[in-house]
Amino acid sequence: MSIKIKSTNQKEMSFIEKARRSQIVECAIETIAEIGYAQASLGQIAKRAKISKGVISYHFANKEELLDQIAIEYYTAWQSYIAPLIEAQKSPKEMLRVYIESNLTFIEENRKHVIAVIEVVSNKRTADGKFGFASDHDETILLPIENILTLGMQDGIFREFTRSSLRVMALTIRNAIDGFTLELMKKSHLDVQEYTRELVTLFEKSATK
Amino acid sequence: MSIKIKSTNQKEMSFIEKARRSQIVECAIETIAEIGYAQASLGQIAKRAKISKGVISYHFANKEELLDQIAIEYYTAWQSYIAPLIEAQKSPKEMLRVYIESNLTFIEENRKHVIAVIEVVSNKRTADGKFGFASDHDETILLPIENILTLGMQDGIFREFTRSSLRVMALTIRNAIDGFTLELMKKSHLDVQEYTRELVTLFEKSATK
DNA sequence: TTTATTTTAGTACAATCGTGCAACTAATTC
DNA sequence: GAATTAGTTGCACGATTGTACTAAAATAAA
Repeated sequence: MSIKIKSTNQKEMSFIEKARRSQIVECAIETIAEIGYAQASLGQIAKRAKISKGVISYHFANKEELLDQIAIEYYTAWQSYIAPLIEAQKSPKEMLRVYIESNLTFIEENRKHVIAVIEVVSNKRTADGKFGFASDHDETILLPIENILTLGMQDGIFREFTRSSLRVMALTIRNAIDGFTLELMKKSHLDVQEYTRELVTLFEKSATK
Repeated sequence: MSIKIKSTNQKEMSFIEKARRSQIVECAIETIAEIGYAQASLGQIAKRAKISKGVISYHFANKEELLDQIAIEYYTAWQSYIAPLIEAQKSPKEMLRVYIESNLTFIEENRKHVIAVIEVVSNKRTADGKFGFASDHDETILLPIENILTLGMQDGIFREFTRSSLRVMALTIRNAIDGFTLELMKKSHLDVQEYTRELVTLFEKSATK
Protein backbone atom coordinates (compact mmCIF):
# COMPACT_ATOMS: atom_id res chain seq x y z
CA MET A 1 0.00 0.00 0.00
CA SER A 2 1.27 3.43 -0.91
CA ILE A 3 1.12 5.95 1.90
CA LYS A 4 -0.03 9.31 0.70
CA ILE A 5 0.87 11.97 3.23
CA LYS A 6 1.26 14.94 1.01
CA SER A 7 -1.90 16.64 2.07
CA THR A 8 -1.16 16.63 5.75
CA ASN A 9 2.63 16.96 6.06
CA GLN A 10 4.12 18.20 2.86
CA LYS A 11 3.73 21.31 0.88
CA GLU A 12 0.37 22.75 -0.08
CA MET A 13 -1.87 20.92 -2.46
CA SER A 14 -1.66 22.23 -5.96
CA PHE A 15 -4.53 23.96 -7.64
CA ILE A 16 -5.00 20.92 -9.85
CA GLU A 17 -5.06 18.51 -6.96
CA LYS A 18 -7.58 20.58 -5.01
CA ALA A 19 -9.84 20.78 -8.03
CA ARG A 20 -9.49 17.10 -8.80
CA ARG A 21 -10.07 15.93 -5.23
CA SER A 22 -13.09 18.15 -5.00
CA GLN A 23 -14.49 16.75 -8.24
CA ILE A 24 -13.95 13.18 -7.11
CA VAL A 25 -15.62 13.82 -3.76
CA GLU A 26 -18.52 15.47 -5.53
CA CYS A 27 -18.93 12.50 -7.86
CA ALA A 28 -18.69 10.11 -4.95
CA ILE A 29 -21.49 12.00 -3.21
CA GLU A 30 -23.71 11.85 -6.27
CA THR A 31 -22.96 8.21 -6.92
CA ILE A 32 -23.73 7.13 -3.37
CA ALA A 33 -26.83 9.29 -3.15
CA GLU A 34 -28.16 7.87 -6.38
CA ILE A 35 -27.35 4.18 -6.25
CA GLY A 36 -26.56 3.58 -2.60
CA TYR A 37 -23.44 2.77 -0.66
CA ALA A 38 -23.26 -0.89 -1.60
CA GLN A 39 -23.28 -0.21 -5.31
CA ALA A 40 -21.02 2.80 -5.28
CA SER A 41 -17.74 1.25 -6.38
CA LEU A 42 -14.67 3.26 -7.31
CA GLY A 43 -15.39 2.22 -10.90
CA GLN A 44 -18.83 3.82 -10.71
CA ILE A 45 -17.43 6.98 -9.19
CA ALA A 46 -14.65 7.18 -11.79
CA LYS A 47 -17.19 6.71 -14.56
CA ARG A 48 -19.28 9.56 -13.28
CA ALA A 49 -16.20 11.76 -13.09
CA LYS A 50 -15.11 10.64 -16.56
CA ILE A 51 -11.69 9.73 -15.27
CA SER A 52 -9.70 6.58 -14.86
CA LYS A 53 -9.86 4.68 -11.56
CA GLY A 54 -6.12 5.30 -11.24
CA VAL A 55 -6.76 9.00 -10.78
CA ILE A 56 -8.77 8.26 -7.68
CA SER A 57 -6.00 6.13 -6.24
CA TYR A 58 -3.48 8.83 -7.08
CA HIS A 59 -5.38 11.47 -5.10
CA PHE A 60 -6.72 9.32 -2.28
CA ALA A 61 -4.81 6.68 -0.35
CA ASN A 62 -7.76 4.31 -0.53
CA LYS A 63 -11.50 4.16 -0.77
CA GLU A 64 -11.86 4.72 2.93
CA GLU A 65 -10.09 8.06 2.76
CA LEU A 66 -12.36 9.18 -0.04
CA LEU A 67 -15.52 8.21 1.79
CA ASP A 68 -14.31 9.75 5.06
CA GLN A 69 -13.71 12.98 3.18
CA ILE A 70 -17.39 13.09 2.26
CA ALA A 71 -18.34 13.04 5.92
CA ILE A 72 -15.58 15.42 7.04
CA GLU A 73 -16.55 18.03 4.48
CA TYR A 74 -20.20 17.75 5.38
CA TYR A 75 -19.64 18.26 9.08
CA THR A 76 -17.28 21.14 8.50
CA ALA A 77 -19.85 22.89 6.34
CA TRP A 78 -22.65 22.01 8.75
CA GLN A 79 -20.85 23.48 11.72
CA SER A 80 -19.91 26.66 9.90
CA TYR A 81 -23.53 27.06 8.87
CA ILE A 82 -25.20 26.27 12.17
CA ALA A 83 -22.91 27.84 14.74
CA PRO A 84 -23.23 31.53 13.84
CA LEU A 85 -26.98 31.26 13.48
CA ILE A 86 -27.35 29.85 16.96
CA GLU A 87 -24.89 32.31 18.48
CA ALA A 88 -26.94 35.15 17.11
CA GLN A 89 -29.94 34.12 19.24
CA LYS A 90 -30.65 35.68 22.60
CA SER A 91 -32.71 33.04 24.30
CA PRO A 92 -32.41 29.26 24.49
CA LYS A 93 -35.92 28.94 23.15
CA GLU A 94 -34.92 30.85 20.06
CA MET A 95 -31.77 28.81 19.84
CA LEU A 96 -33.77 25.59 19.87
CA ARG A 97 -36.05 26.86 17.17
CA VAL A 98 -33.18 28.08 15.04
CA TYR A 99 -31.26 24.86 15.63
CA ILE A 100 -34.09 22.82 14.17
CA GLU A 101 -34.86 25.25 11.37
CA SER A 102 -31.28 25.66 10.27
CA ASN A 103 -30.62 21.95 10.38
CA LEU A 104 -33.57 21.19 8.14
CA THR A 105 -32.73 24.05 5.81
CA PHE A 106 -29.15 22.89 5.54
CA ILE A 107 -30.29 19.37 4.76
CA GLU A 108 -32.68 20.57 2.11
CA GLU A 109 -29.95 22.60 0.49
CA ASN A 110 -27.45 19.74 0.62
CA ARG A 111 -29.69 16.79 -0.05
CA LYS A 112 -27.29 14.57 -1.85
CA HIS A 113 -24.41 15.33 0.46
CA VAL A 114 -26.32 14.48 3.59
CA ILE A 115 -27.72 11.33 2.08
CA ALA A 116 -24.24 10.25 1.09
CA VAL A 117 -23.00 11.01 4.60
CA ILE A 118 -25.71 8.94 6.21
CA GLU A 119 -24.89 6.07 3.86
CA VAL A 120 -21.17 6.31 4.55
CA VAL A 121 -21.49 6.69 8.32
CA SER A 122 -24.04 3.94 8.77
CA ASN A 123 -22.15 1.46 6.65
CA LYS A 124 -18.62 2.13 7.86
CA ARG A 125 -17.16 -0.67 9.95
CA THR A 126 -13.85 -1.32 11.60
CA ALA A 127 -11.96 -4.50 10.87
CA ASP A 128 -13.68 -6.25 13.75
CA GLY A 129 -17.17 -5.19 12.69
CA LYS A 130 -17.73 -2.26 15.04
CA PHE A 131 -19.10 1.06 13.90
CA GLY A 132 -16.37 2.90 12.09
CA PHE A 133 -17.18 6.37 13.32
CA ALA A 134 -16.08 6.66 16.88
CA SER A 135 -18.21 7.86 19.72
CA ASP A 136 -16.33 11.16 19.83
CA HIS A 137 -17.93 11.81 16.48
CA ASP A 138 -21.34 11.44 18.09
CA GLU A 139 -20.34 13.69 20.95
CA THR A 140 -19.35 16.44 18.53
CA ILE A 141 -22.66 16.26 16.76
CA LEU A 142 -24.65 16.30 19.96
CA LEU A 143 -22.75 19.06 21.70
CA PRO A 144 -24.58 22.07 20.27
CA ILE A 145 -28.07 20.81 21.09
CA GLU A 146 -26.95 19.64 24.51
CA ASN A 147 -25.60 23.11 25.21
CA ILE A 148 -28.85 24.71 24.15
CA LEU A 149 -30.88 22.43 26.40
CA THR A 150 -28.52 23.06 29.32
CA LEU A 151 -28.73 26.81 28.83
CA GLY A 152 -32.52 26.70 28.65
CA MET A 153 -32.69 24.68 31.82
CA GLN A 154 -30.39 27.10 33.64
CA ASP A 155 -32.50 30.03 32.47
CA GLY A 156 -35.55 28.32 33.92
CA ILE A 157 -37.27 28.18 30.55
CA PHE A 158 -36.82 24.51 29.85
CA ARG A 159 -37.81 21.72 32.19
CA GLU A 160 -35.42 20.07 34.56
CA PHE A 161 -33.16 17.61 32.78
CA THR A 162 -30.98 15.01 34.43
CA ARG A 163 -27.82 14.08 32.64
CA SER A 164 -29.51 11.14 31.03
CA SER A 165 -32.78 12.82 30.16
CA LEU A 166 -30.84 15.62 28.51
CA ARG A 167 -28.95 13.04 26.47
CA VAL A 168 -32.15 11.28 25.42
CA MET A 169 -33.70 14.59 24.48
CA ALA A 170 -30.68 15.55 22.40
CA LEU A 171 -30.56 12.14 20.72
CA THR A 172 -34.25 12.33 19.95
CA ILE A 173 -33.84 15.71 18.30
CA ARG A 174 -30.94 14.43 16.24
CA ASN A 175 -32.88 11.29 15.30
CA ALA A 176 -35.78 13.43 14.16
CA ILE A 177 -33.48 15.54 12.02
CA ASP A 178 -31.83 12.47 10.47
CA GLY A 179 -35.31 11.00 9.96
CA PHE A 180 -36.28 14.12 8.07
CA THR A 181 -33.44 13.41 5.67
CA LEU A 182 -34.72 9.93 4.97
CA GLU A 183 -38.23 11.26 4.48
CA LEU A 184 -36.92 13.87 2.03
CA MET A 185 -35.07 11.11 0.20
CA LYS A 186 -38.26 9.11 -0.25
CA LYS A 187 -40.53 12.04 -0.98
CA SER A 188 -38.70 14.71 -2.92
CA HIS A 189 -41.73 17.02 -2.83
CA LEU A 190 -42.07 17.03 0.92
CA ASP A 191 -43.40 20.27 2.39
CA VAL A 192 -40.26 21.26 4.24
CA GLN A 193 -41.67 24.45 5.74
CA GLU A 194 -44.55 22.60 7.31
CA TYR A 195 -42.37 19.73 8.50
CA THR A 196 -40.05 22.25 10.12
CA ARG A 197 -42.86 24.08 11.85
CA GLU A 198 -44.27 20.87 13.27
CA LEU A 199 -40.89 19.70 14.51
CA VAL A 200 -40.29 23.03 16.24
CA THR A 201 -43.70 22.85 17.90
CA LEU A 202 -43.15 19.27 18.99
CA PHE A 203 -39.77 19.88 20.56
CA GLU A 204 -40.74 23.17 22.15
CA LYS A 205 -43.57 21.43 23.93
CA SER A 206 -41.37 18.58 25.05
CA ALA A 207 -38.58 20.84 26.26
CA THR A 208 -40.49 23.49 28.15
CA LYS A 209 -41.93 23.29 31.64
CA MET B 1 -32.65 -17.65 -12.81
CA SER B 2 -34.50 -20.52 -11.28
CA ILE B 3 -37.91 -19.65 -9.91
CA LYS B 4 -38.56 -21.27 -6.60
CA ILE B 5 -42.26 -21.21 -5.87
CA LYS B 6 -42.57 -24.20 -3.66
CA SER B 7 -43.09 -22.27 -0.51
CA THR B 8 -45.99 -20.26 -1.79
CA ASN B 9 -47.85 -22.44 -4.25
CA GLN B 10 -46.90 -26.04 -3.85
CA LYS B 11 -47.22 -28.46 -1.06
CA GLU B 12 -46.15 -27.69 2.47
CA MET B 13 -42.52 -27.22 3.28
CA SER B 14 -40.95 -30.23 4.81
CA PHE B 15 -39.72 -30.25 8.36
CA ILE B 16 -36.17 -30.25 7.05
CA GLU B 17 -36.72 -27.34 4.77
CA LYS B 18 -38.36 -25.26 7.48
CA ALA B 19 -35.51 -25.97 9.83
CA ARG B 20 -32.87 -25.22 7.20
CA ARG B 21 -34.48 -21.98 6.05
CA SER B 22 -34.81 -20.89 9.63
CA GLN B 23 -31.17 -21.64 10.30
CA ILE B 24 -30.04 -19.76 7.23
CA VAL B 25 -32.13 -16.72 8.12
CA GLU B 26 -30.76 -16.82 11.65
CA CYS B 27 -27.20 -16.94 10.39
CA ALA B 28 -27.91 -14.12 7.97
CA ILE B 29 -29.21 -12.01 10.85
CA GLU B 30 -26.12 -12.68 12.93
CA THR B 31 -23.76 -12.09 10.06
CA ILE B 32 -25.29 -8.78 9.10
CA ALA B 33 -25.57 -7.63 12.69
CA GLU B 34 -21.93 -8.44 13.34
CA ILE B 35 -20.13 -7.33 10.23
CA GLY B 36 -22.62 -5.07 8.50
CA TYR B 37 -24.67 -5.34 5.35
CA ALA B 38 -21.88 -4.57 2.92
CA GLN B 39 -19.66 -7.37 4.17
CA ALA B 40 -22.38 -9.95 4.65
CA SER B 41 -21.93 -12.07 1.54
CA LEU B 42 -23.63 -15.39 0.98
CA GLY B 43 -20.24 -16.97 1.52
CA GLN B 44 -20.01 -15.41 4.98
CA ILE B 45 -23.52 -16.52 5.85
CA ALA B 46 -22.86 -20.06 4.60
CA LYS B 47 -19.65 -20.19 6.61
CA ARG B 48 -21.48 -19.22 9.77
CA ALA B 49 -24.10 -21.90 9.09
CA LYS B 50 -21.38 -24.44 8.29
CA ILE B 51 -23.03 -25.28 5.01
CA SER B 52 -22.20 -24.91 1.37
CA LYS B 53 -23.35 -21.81 -0.49
CA GLY B 54 -25.37 -24.13 -2.72
CA VAL B 55 -27.66 -24.94 0.18
CA ILE B 56 -28.64 -21.31 0.38
CA SER B 57 -29.44 -21.18 -3.31
CA TYR B 58 -31.42 -24.40 -2.98
CA HIS B 59 -33.66 -22.93 -0.29
CA PHE B 60 -33.86 -19.31 -1.45
CA ALA B 61 -34.35 -18.07 -4.99
CA ASN B 62 -31.67 -15.43 -4.54
CA LYS B 63 -29.99 -13.25 -1.99
CA GLU B 64 -32.80 -10.73 -2.14
CA GLU B 65 -35.35 -13.31 -1.03
CA LEU B 66 -33.20 -14.28 1.89
CA LEU B 67 -32.71 -10.71 3.03
CA ASP B 68 -36.36 -9.84 2.56
CA GLN B 69 -37.22 -12.78 4.75
CA ILE B 70 -35.25 -11.22 7.58
CA ALA B 71 -37.44 -8.13 7.42
CA ILE B 72 -40.70 -10.01 6.91
CA GLU B 73 -40.11 -12.22 9.91
CA TYR B 74 -39.20 -9.26 12.07
CA TYR B 75 -42.28 -7.27 11.23
CA THR B 76 -44.53 -10.26 11.66
CA ALA B 77 -43.13 -10.86 15.13
CA TRP B 78 -43.20 -7.16 15.94
CA GLN B 79 -46.83 -6.81 15.06
CA SER B 80 -47.86 -9.91 16.99
CA TYR B 81 -46.00 -8.58 20.00
CA ILE B 82 -47.18 -4.97 19.89
CA ALA B 83 -50.81 -5.21 18.82
CA PRO B 84 -52.29 -7.14 21.78
CA LEU B 85 -50.44 -4.96 24.28
CA ILE B 86 -51.88 -1.81 22.81
CA GLU B 87 -55.37 -3.23 22.44
CA ALA B 88 -55.38 -4.07 26.12
CA GLN B 89 -55.09 -0.39 27.05
CA LYS B 90 -58.09 1.74 27.86
CA SER B 91 -56.89 5.23 27.12
CA PRO B 92 -54.86 6.70 24.30
CA LYS B 93 -52.37 8.04 26.80
CA GLU B 94 -51.75 4.54 28.07
CA MET B 95 -51.57 3.30 24.53
CA LEU B 96 -48.88 5.83 23.71
CA ARG B 97 -46.87 4.87 26.76
CA VAL B 98 -47.24 1.16 26.06
CA TYR B 99 -46.43 1.70 22.39
CA ILE B 100 -43.09 3.23 23.26
CA GLU B 101 -42.33 0.80 26.07
CA SER B 102 -43.17 -2.30 24.12
CA ASN B 103 -41.25 -1.14 21.09
CA LEU B 104 -38.09 -0.58 23.09
CA THR B 105 -38.53 -3.82 24.98
CA PHE B 106 -39.01 -5.72 21.75
CA ILE B 107 -35.90 -4.15 20.32
CA GLU B 108 -33.85 -4.99 23.36
CA GLU B 109 -35.00 -8.60 23.22
CA ASN B 110 -34.28 -8.88 19.50
CA ARG B 111 -31.18 -6.81 19.16
CA LYS B 112 -29.49 -8.59 16.36
CA HIS B 113 -32.66 -9.07 14.41
CA VAL B 114 -33.61 -5.43 14.45
CA ILE B 115 -30.10 -4.33 13.60
CA ALA B 116 -30.10 -6.69 10.64
CA VAL B 117 -33.48 -5.36 9.55
CA ILE B 118 -32.32 -1.76 9.68
CA GLU B 119 -29.25 -2.71 7.65
CA VAL B 120 -31.30 -4.58 5.06
CA VAL B 121 -34.04 -1.98 4.75
CA SER B 122 -31.72 1.00 4.53
CA ASN B 123 -29.45 -0.60 1.97
CA LYS B 124 -32.04 -2.18 -0.30
CA ARG B 125 -32.34 -0.52 -3.70
CA THR B 126 -34.36 -1.15 -6.79
CA ALA B 127 -32.64 -1.52 -10.16
CA ASP B 128 -32.90 2.22 -10.73
CA GLY B 129 -31.50 3.19 -7.36
CA LYS B 130 -34.68 3.96 -5.47
CA PHE B 131 -35.39 2.68 -1.99
CA GLY B 132 -36.30 -0.96 -2.27
CA PHE B 133 -38.92 -1.03 0.42
CA ALA B 134 -42.00 0.63 -0.92
CA SER B 135 -43.90 3.37 0.79
CA ASP B 136 -46.69 0.97 1.72
CA HIS B 137 -44.13 -0.61 4.01
CA ASP B 138 -43.76 2.74 5.79
CA GLU B 139 -47.51 3.16 6.01
CA THR B 140 -47.87 -0.21 7.71
CA ILE B 141 -45.26 0.68 10.28
CA LEU B 142 -46.77 4.07 11.01
CA LEU B 143 -50.39 3.00 11.18
CA PRO B 144 -50.53 1.91 14.84
CA ILE B 145 -49.01 5.11 16.22
CA GLU B 146 -51.09 7.25 13.91
CA ASN B 147 -54.21 5.51 15.19
CA ILE B 148 -53.20 6.13 18.77
CA LEU B 149 -52.61 9.81 18.13
CA THR B 150 -55.93 10.11 16.30
CA LEU B 151 -57.78 8.42 19.12
CA GLY B 152 -56.17 10.64 21.72
CA MET B 153 -57.07 13.73 19.78
CA GLN B 154 -60.70 12.60 19.45
CA ASP B 155 -60.84 11.92 23.17
CA GLY B 156 -59.64 15.45 23.80
CA ILE B 157 -56.54 14.23 25.64
CA PHE B 158 -53.98 14.94 22.95
CA ARG B 159 -53.55 18.26 21.24
CA GLU B 160 -55.13 19.11 17.92
CA PHE B 161 -53.26 17.52 15.05
CA THR B 162 -53.64 18.37 11.42
CA ARG B 163 -53.04 15.59 8.97
CA SER B 164 -49.49 16.71 8.47
CA SER B 165 -48.66 17.41 12.09
CA LEU B 166 -49.94 13.98 12.99
CA ARG B 167 -47.70 12.47 10.36
CA VAL B 168 -44.65 14.40 11.61
CA MET B 169 -45.42 13.36 15.15
CA ALA B 170 -45.72 9.72 14.14
CA LEU B 171 -42.53 9.88 12.11
CA THR B 172 -40.67 11.50 14.97
CA ILE B 173 -41.75 8.77 17.35
CA ARG B 174 -40.65 6.11 14.91
CA ASN B 175 -37.34 7.90 14.31
CA ALA B 176 -36.76 8.03 18.05
CA ILE B 177 -37.41 4.31 18.33
CA ASP B 178 -35.10 3.50 15.43
CA GLY B 179 -32.52 5.84 16.93
CA PHE B 180 -32.72 3.88 20.16
CA THR B 181 -31.71 0.80 18.22
CA LEU B 182 -28.61 2.50 16.88
CA GLU B 183 -27.73 3.74 20.35
CA LEU B 184 -28.12 0.23 21.73
CA MET B 185 -25.89 -1.03 18.96
CA LYS B 186 -23.13 1.39 19.92
CA LYS B 187 -23.54 1.08 23.66
CA SER B 188 -24.50 -2.43 24.63
CA HIS B 189 -24.80 -1.43 28.30
CA LEU B 190 -27.29 1.35 27.73
CA ASP B 191 -29.78 1.86 30.55
CA VAL B 192 -32.87 0.81 28.64
CA GLN B 193 -35.32 1.43 31.48
CA GLU B 194 -34.19 4.98 31.88
CA TYR B 195 -34.10 5.63 28.16
CA THR B 196 -37.64 4.31 27.91
CA ARG B 197 -38.87 6.48 30.75
CA GLU B 198 -37.38 9.59 29.21
CA LEU B 199 -38.84 8.86 25.80
CA VAL B 200 -42.29 8.33 27.28
CA THR B 201 -42.03 11.62 29.16
CA LEU B 202 -40.82 13.45 26.10
CA PHE B 203 -43.59 12.25 23.83
CA GLU B 204 -46.32 12.61 26.43
CA LYS B 205 -45.42 16.25 26.82
CA SER B 206 -45.31 16.80 23.10
CA ALA B 207 -48.59 15.04 22.43
CA THR B 208 -50.80 16.44 25.19
CA LYS B 209 -52.54 19.77 25.32
C1' DT C 1 14.37 24.56 -24.53
C1' DT C 2 15.37 20.98 -21.52
C1' DT C 3 14.68 18.70 -17.35
C1' DA C 4 11.99 17.48 -13.45
C1' DT C 5 7.72 16.68 -11.45
C1' DT C 6 2.92 15.91 -11.46
C1' DT C 7 -0.98 13.81 -13.30
C1' DT C 8 -3.42 10.56 -16.02
C1' DA C 9 -5.02 6.38 -18.64
C1' DG C 10 -5.10 1.88 -18.77
C1' DT C 11 -4.76 -2.34 -16.94
C1' DA C 12 -2.94 -6.39 -14.13
C1' DC C 13 -3.95 -8.89 -10.17
C1' DA C 14 -5.84 -11.58 -6.38
C1' DA C 15 -9.89 -11.92 -4.25
C1' DT C 16 -14.61 -12.01 -3.97
C1' DC C 17 -19.27 -11.77 -5.48
C1' DG C 18 -24.04 -14.00 -6.68
C1' DT C 19 -25.90 -17.27 -9.71
C1' DG C 20 -26.11 -21.66 -11.49
C1' DC C 21 -25.41 -26.55 -11.86
C1' DA C 22 -23.36 -31.47 -12.05
C1' DA C 23 -22.55 -35.13 -9.20
C1' DC C 24 -23.42 -37.32 -5.20
C1' DT C 25 -25.99 -38.85 -1.04
C1' DA C 26 -30.17 -39.56 1.50
C1' DA C 27 -34.99 -40.22 1.83
C1' DT C 28 -39.44 -41.26 -0.09
C1' DT C 29 -42.58 -43.31 -3.35
C1' DC C 30 -44.19 -46.84 -6.40
C1' DG D 1 -35.66 -53.05 -5.51
C1' DA D 2 -35.94 -49.40 -8.83
C1' DA D 3 -37.30 -44.94 -9.72
C1' DT D 4 -38.10 -40.52 -8.11
C1' DT D 5 -37.52 -36.70 -5.15
C1' DA D 6 -35.15 -34.09 -1.60
C1' DG D 7 -31.07 -32.24 -0.01
C1' DT D 8 -26.04 -31.29 -0.10
C1' DT D 9 -21.20 -30.39 -1.60
C1' DG D 10 -18.14 -28.37 -4.39
C1' DC D 11 -17.05 -25.54 -7.81
C1' DA D 12 -17.44 -23.14 -12.53
C1' DC D 13 -18.44 -18.82 -14.39
C1' DG D 14 -18.72 -13.99 -15.72
C1' DA D 15 -18.54 -9.92 -13.46
C1' DT D 16 -16.81 -6.85 -10.31
C1' DT D 17 -14.01 -5.09 -6.55
C1' DG D 18 -10.06 -2.28 -4.44
C1' DT D 19 -5.25 -1.99 -4.72
C1' DA D 20 -1.21 -1.34 -7.20
C1' DC D 21 1.69 0.01 -10.92
C1' DT D 22 3.79 1.21 -15.65
C1' DA D 23 4.04 4.14 -19.40
C1' DA D 24 2.56 8.19 -21.41
C1' DA D 25 0.91 12.84 -21.25
C1' DA D 26 0.69 17.23 -19.10
C1' DT D 27 2.53 20.77 -16.31
C1' DA D 28 5.99 23.18 -13.67
C1' DA D 29 10.63 24.47 -12.80
C1' DA D 30 15.32 25.38 -14.13
